[in-house]
Amino acid sequence: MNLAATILPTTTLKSHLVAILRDAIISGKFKPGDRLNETRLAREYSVSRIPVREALQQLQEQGLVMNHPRRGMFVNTLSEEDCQKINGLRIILEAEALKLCRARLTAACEKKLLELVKKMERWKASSEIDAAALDLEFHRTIWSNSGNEYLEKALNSLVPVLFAHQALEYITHDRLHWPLKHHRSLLQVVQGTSKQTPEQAMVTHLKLRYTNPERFSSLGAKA
Amino acid sequence: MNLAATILPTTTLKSHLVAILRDAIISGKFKPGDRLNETRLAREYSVSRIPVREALQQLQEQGLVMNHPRRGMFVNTLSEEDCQKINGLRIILEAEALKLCRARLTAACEKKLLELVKKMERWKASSEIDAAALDLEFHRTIWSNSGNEYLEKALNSLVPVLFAHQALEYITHDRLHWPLKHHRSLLQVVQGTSKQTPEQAMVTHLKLRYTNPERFSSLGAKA
DNA sequence: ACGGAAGCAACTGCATACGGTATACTATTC
DNA sequence: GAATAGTATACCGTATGCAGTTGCTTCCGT
Repeated sequence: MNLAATILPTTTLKSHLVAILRDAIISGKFKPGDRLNETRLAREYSVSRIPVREALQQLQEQGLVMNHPRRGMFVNTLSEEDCQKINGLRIILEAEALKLCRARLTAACEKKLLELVKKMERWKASSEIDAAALDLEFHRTIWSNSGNEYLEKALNSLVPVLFAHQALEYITHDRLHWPLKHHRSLLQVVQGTSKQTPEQAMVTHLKLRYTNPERFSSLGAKA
Repeated sequence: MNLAATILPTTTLKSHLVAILRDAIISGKFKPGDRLNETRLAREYSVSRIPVREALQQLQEQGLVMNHPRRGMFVNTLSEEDCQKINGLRIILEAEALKLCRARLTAACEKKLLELVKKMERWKASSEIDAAALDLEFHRTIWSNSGNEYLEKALNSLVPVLFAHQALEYITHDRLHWPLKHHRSLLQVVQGTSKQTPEQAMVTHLKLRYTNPERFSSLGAKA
């Protein structure tokens, strides 16, 4: 794949590599623990090591890869506790996003969310990877309609790594199916037609896949 | 300043440059809007452009500098609205940190916070820069004792830029003094002896310097 | 056969070099 | 005199090259 020939001259190779590598990790093409060899990636995309290197460093800031100094970059491996801690934060941040989105809901936003919900409810479990992408898109739509780009950024550097981790899990244990069909309740929160508080809705939502997602948040028992 | 000669061989030039440049920005040595010339910085620290470049990119991820593609890096300039949006997030994240810190408070942590509070209350407004550093250290202590490193990281990539912005403001209008003497109420929240909720305490705390800090959060009027 | 040390291969971190783009300046024309 | 086109310069983005470190393999000693 020759990248240099395809991109527009005004954009940088690095930014394209960030997008490409990011998707590769989230979709499970690179699995947690995998080593990301700079030279090999540079050859693969027909660029030099510098843009690859810088792209990997950007992904490191986003929590998708880890750097062992002078050893190399590895796709981040999350412990059970890491997932819990991320989810603890995710509850309060996504709850905030839900509230803000609800407060400034536009017709266009509601329409898009509804379409995504319907698409998910119709889903015939063919590819878990695409299911993850669809799921993430739904959540991202809410974040970006919160009107607070710093909140959006915080969630974007926190949550995707969870999807990367999970996509793999659902691929290896191919009996399981990605629980797509429970997003309507979040839509109802945004629409203001839900009886649950945004926090409750998020806890419920995360409980579909995690046990005690609120354990490391102030909603948990310890607080 | 020759950096290569001073650092340990096991650490990287980049990581040191991140720390150096970060402090320079927060302390106001580089002012918002300033251009950060890679070549000049490289000469100044007797290194090549690559580690300087990579350090700047890391600071970009942390929100301290902005990149204009093919133009260069500039110290981030925050609009009034940006400050508001950051503070909106900061309220809920720091409130969460306060709750978690309260739930797992150790004697060592309480001791350190108390010392910082006393130090701040004794402060004879000599240097606003050091005042900012002291203020930030107090907050960071709370974050790091929340027990959730992802929360800590989120706050660390969100809040310092506010201090950078403010330090300058207090230097230029040198009549004003950094409001250091109001941190005891936050300590009381951590100790569980406050009548305020953590959210209320944070709003009160931020109101010392900002008008309507809760405007862009779900605590504001719109939500 | 097993443990340890020395040598080797590979890869990252950093330095230098080059090409292209954006901005600034100058000259020319209206 | 002002505005625009052309030129020049400086700086970023990227390529290539080198050196130090890390981890592994192999060989020797026990």
